[in-house]
Amino acid sequence: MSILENLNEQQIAAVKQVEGPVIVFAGAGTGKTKTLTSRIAYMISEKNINPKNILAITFNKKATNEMRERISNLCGEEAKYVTISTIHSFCARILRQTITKLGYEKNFEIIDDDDANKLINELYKELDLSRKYFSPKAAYNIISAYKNGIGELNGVPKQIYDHYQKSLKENNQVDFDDLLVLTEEIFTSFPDVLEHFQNKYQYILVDEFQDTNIIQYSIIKLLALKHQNIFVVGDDDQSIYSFRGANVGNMYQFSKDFDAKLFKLTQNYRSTNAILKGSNNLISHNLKREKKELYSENPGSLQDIVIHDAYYYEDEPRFIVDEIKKLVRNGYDYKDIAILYRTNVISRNIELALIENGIPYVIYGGFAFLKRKEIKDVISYLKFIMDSENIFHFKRIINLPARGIGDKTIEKLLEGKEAKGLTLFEAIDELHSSSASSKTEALVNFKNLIISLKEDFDTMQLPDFYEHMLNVTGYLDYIKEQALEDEETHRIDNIQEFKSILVQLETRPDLQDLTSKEKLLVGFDDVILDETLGTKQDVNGVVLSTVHSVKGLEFKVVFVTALEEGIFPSLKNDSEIEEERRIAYVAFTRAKEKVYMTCVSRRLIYGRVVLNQKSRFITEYIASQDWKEHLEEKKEAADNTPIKTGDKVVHFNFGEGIVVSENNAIIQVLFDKDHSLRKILRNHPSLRKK
DNA sequence: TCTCCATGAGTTTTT
DNA sequence: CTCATGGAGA
Repeated sequence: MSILENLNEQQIAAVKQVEGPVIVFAGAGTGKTKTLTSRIAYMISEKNINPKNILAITFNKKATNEMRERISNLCGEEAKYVTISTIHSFCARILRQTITKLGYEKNFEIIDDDDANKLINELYKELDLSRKYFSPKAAYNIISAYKNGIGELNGVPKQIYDHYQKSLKENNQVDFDDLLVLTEEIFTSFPDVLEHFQNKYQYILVDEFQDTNIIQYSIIKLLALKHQNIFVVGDDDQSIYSFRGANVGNMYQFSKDFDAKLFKLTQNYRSTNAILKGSNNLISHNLKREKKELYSENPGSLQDIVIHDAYYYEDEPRFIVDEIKKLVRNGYDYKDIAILYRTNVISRNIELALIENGIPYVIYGGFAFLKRKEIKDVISYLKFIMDSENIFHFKRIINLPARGIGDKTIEKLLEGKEAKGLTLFEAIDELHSSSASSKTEALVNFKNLIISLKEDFDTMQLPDFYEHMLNVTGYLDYIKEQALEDEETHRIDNIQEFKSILVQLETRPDLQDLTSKEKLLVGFDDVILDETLGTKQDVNGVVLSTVHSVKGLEFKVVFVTALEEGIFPSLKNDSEIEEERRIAYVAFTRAKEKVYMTCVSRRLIYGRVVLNQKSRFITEYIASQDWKEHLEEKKEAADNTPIKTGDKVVHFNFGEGIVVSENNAIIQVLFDKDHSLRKILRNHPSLRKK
């Protein structure tokens, strides 16, 4: 029974409950994913359940990859027959088989939210709508929320929605939200289809259940209805995605919808008790939660919780850099350390300080590979070559590189095409013969270029064709030129990186018998729904990240920065403060050994220095008495040391201020009252530490 | 059609 | 401060 060997009693109980509905409330670091993967392995190895009947839903692609690896470590080969997927990928797969029932074509295209926004922008122009009350982006957000089961559609968003859906359907496109909406529609409108999938996926497991939204839960519920073998794991204290519809309520609703057995995992294997105690203190301020106190067998020490409450914004990065240097001297790797923040703007000063001090770092999250302009461009080229009636991609690439064809020319071309019912290429010829100009000439040249590329596409292997295409379209030269101007050579790297995706597609064993076109169509589904692509792994650097992006990860040392009212928590009403507190909870519980909290009372943000109060989360974290004593002790000890940069001081004449630099006996002090910067002797009698 | 300035807005993010 | 957007003018 090696599968159960390394599990505790709570975990084993959850693993063994294979039949029927089960919900597990699993606190941070309690082995949630371990329990889930062990359970799948147990089902296959011990209960002889066919892996093809098992469906595991994960939060994102990264979790998918990790889960598959962990299951195959436990039970080998069989792991690859388990369906492990994000809900979106899963729905995409269902729709590839069934979407014709809803009047879309089988080879529908999935568009991302940039493309969706672009389309809505065009609709605004077409409908001559004002952007004042609803910007196109705001309208898209409302539409997206609506599709995910939140809010109503009225007025402008409703009007846009109708046109938007019509346009998508006409172009045989679906957006990310449609993947869910249409799948639910299939399941509710076609009971026989639903039953087919219910029988296929008799055992369903959902990870990170606290971050599912209404429609996702609805789809999962429909699937599980017949066999009732549904296992969901989550932590209501770690629900941090409500801004995009995640509904913690699903966790409470689940027990009502299903007659579920409830398990709790509370033994934490990640952090020391010192860290957990503060985290428990903090999260206990949330009223809406399932109560659970995490504990650990590793006591840890209060010395491993450090609060750095500084006066001036420059002090925060300086402190962090100093501490990192100390940590590394004491044997920590850079990659053991994470610097977390509530919003991305906070990272800038810290990043600069790291660069200045030669500390290697990796920024998490950031801009997804596939959202990068150059990647979207080459995808559009490929898609347009495969389908030259696709106006959407035509518009994207026609003037990249500049061919002197602008909006007006395209408008005229498309008008002619519509009026006479021509294909795009026929319309180009028609326009050229009726009113020849340099622009129509360029259009004809472009048409001929694409026609010849279509022939090459059928005869060449994907990676070779890709190179060829980049050359003859002039796109590579265009990017190289841009890279030279803006010193953004990574664009060239990205384009090369995309080639490796094509190499993978070309060599994937399950796709060997397909044509290039079929390979690409399969590939695009995988690729477009996978944000992990193009990210470099295994760099030994300090991790810089928002709290959201480190969900599920752990680090030996964690710096939680900018813990200031207005930033973390960002200004919120009472109900939203609970989510902010959960975000803080997630941040603190990432740490295994050491937690640093930093805040400053004068922060530079958007080029302006603002006054910030210390975050309530610090106060809540250190709520217990021994804590406060520990911190006061530290303060006294610090006061006897000589005045140095970053210290708060009080001057007899000038009042309070902060030391911003030092040079032997002379220090420079920035004074609070009149914002003056003065040079003063370090041991001048009228100066003392605050 | 492109380029240059003024203006304004400014969480969190995956699919 | 920094980025995106829109309008004016070349």
